[in-house]
Amino acid sequence: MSRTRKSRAGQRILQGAREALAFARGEADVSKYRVHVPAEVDVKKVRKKLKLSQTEFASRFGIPAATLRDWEQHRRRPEGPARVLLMVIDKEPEAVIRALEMA
Amino acid sequence: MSRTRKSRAGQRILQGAREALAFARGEADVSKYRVHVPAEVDVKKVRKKLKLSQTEFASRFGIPAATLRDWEQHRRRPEGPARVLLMVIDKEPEAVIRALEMA
DNA sequence: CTGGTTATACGGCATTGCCGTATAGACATC
DNA sequence: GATGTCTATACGGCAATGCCGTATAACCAG
Repeated sequence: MSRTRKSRAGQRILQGAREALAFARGEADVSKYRVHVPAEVDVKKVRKKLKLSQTEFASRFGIPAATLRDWEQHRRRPEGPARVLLMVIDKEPEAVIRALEMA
Repeated sequence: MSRTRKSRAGQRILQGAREALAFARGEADVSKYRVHVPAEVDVKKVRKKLKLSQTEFASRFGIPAATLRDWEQHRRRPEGPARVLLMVIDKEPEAVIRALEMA
């Protein structure tokens, strides 16, 4: 963030900072440009919304069935990047399919 | 797939199978409905294509900076779901941002 | 009752996700 | 030159996940 636009610095939106002191300077701000990754995602809900079985859902979105299972059974929780993916699948499933069918 | 379209049963497309023998039957087939998740993804390339610093990239797409670092430094490899996300970011970055800014 | 499909429940292990921090270039400014 | 800022590389470290398998339950159809 120095080369890219950014502007409006004076907004104590802190966040992103995490890494180090950054916010110790009062600047706060930093990275994360208004991105919100929920701590939890109702995977089963996302899947059912698309009316797909676990196997189908997994296949269509390139997620291993075993992993999907663990998520839905609350045996494991999708980590950061996985949660982001689930958000995208929830909002724009075709975008994901498009990105994958090219390859 | 019994509730969902699919029909044409006689098409060794069965799919989902993977789990067990399924292909031990000669059916081969294989699940994945035409989805291709590359085993490797050039994360740095995806990021640079968008001209973002690691911190910015991470922030914009809801990925922890530390995780992004590990990927680019080849210290860790993005797992399945993460690779899918990277594919989407590569092909349709705005879709990801859109999905996250709603929240 | 038998078969097919979907989903839940675990055992298990290698590997990752994510946090921190230290160090090294590049630049710009004083 | 010295200094401050931004960006990126390099690790130590641990809890927890990802993903594989398989066994079992619950349905529904023939």
